[in-house]
Amino acid sequence: MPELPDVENFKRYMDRHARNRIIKRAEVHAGRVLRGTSARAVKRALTRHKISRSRRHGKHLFARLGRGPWLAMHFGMTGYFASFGRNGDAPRHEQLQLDFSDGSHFAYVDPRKFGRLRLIDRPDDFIADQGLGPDALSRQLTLKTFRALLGDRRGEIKSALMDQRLIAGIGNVYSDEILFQAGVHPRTRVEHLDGKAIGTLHRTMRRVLKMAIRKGAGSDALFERAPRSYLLRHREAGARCPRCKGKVRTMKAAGRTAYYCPACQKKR
DNA sequence: TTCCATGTTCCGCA
DNA sequence: TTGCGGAACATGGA
Repeated sequence: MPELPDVENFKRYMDRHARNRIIKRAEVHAGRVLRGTSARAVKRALTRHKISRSRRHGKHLFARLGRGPWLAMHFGMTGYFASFGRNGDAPRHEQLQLDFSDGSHFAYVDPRKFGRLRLIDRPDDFIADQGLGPDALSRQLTLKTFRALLGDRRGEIKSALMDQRLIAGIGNVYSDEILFQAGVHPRTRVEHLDGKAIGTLHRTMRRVLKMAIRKGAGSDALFERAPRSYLLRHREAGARCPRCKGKVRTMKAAGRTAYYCPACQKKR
């Protein structure tokens, strides 16, 4: 689930439930999601500190701990946050839990453990080290930059949109949605896209991601609240295309299952 | 029981 | 060098 819109809403959730509150105690359950740091170091960095700032880049979320290091979080395929009160039970598959003095708790949960937690000095350095491209919703990703990025790229457009080194934040679901809304076939070669199509893709990318944030990406609410005209409400075998009522098809692209409408999305 | 899944990374091949 | 398919990772749900 966690692509850019989901992570943006996780950020807002964290800001609301955990930011600016002193962490009385921190528990690290599974070391498997830790990278380049120990459970002890994470506990020490969190305990008696508070999350002072937060920032998102693509699918990564960063939480600054007081004036110290940042906790860099990635949610893999199944990660999310959960906040619960004094009498609440910790969710299954909780990997990290923060306890606050009012008895409330905040947890990073990830059943499949593909998520990652690490301590870093500066998000900008981390982003550079990981080779991440500009955030898909950032100001820097102007049409001009978008065109330049795609300009020296070959291969299928769906792969390009999902390549975090090119643009950070888009995964399988939203690449499908963007291509559907833009009327572009997922197998279209990037080098075959004309200027007009690239402009449409850029505009559509921003619109789709913003809509998803607004409609509650990251929670089950999105499925009901997203417009019916969106493909993400019709991601199932044999579904009807919301635009032409033809059949939605699937195929393998970039190693994943792509949903698309062969009638509305023409290859060029 | 078997297959599939919203992500990333690594390996081998072209 | 770049692109691409497949496998691996861990777990739950259909």
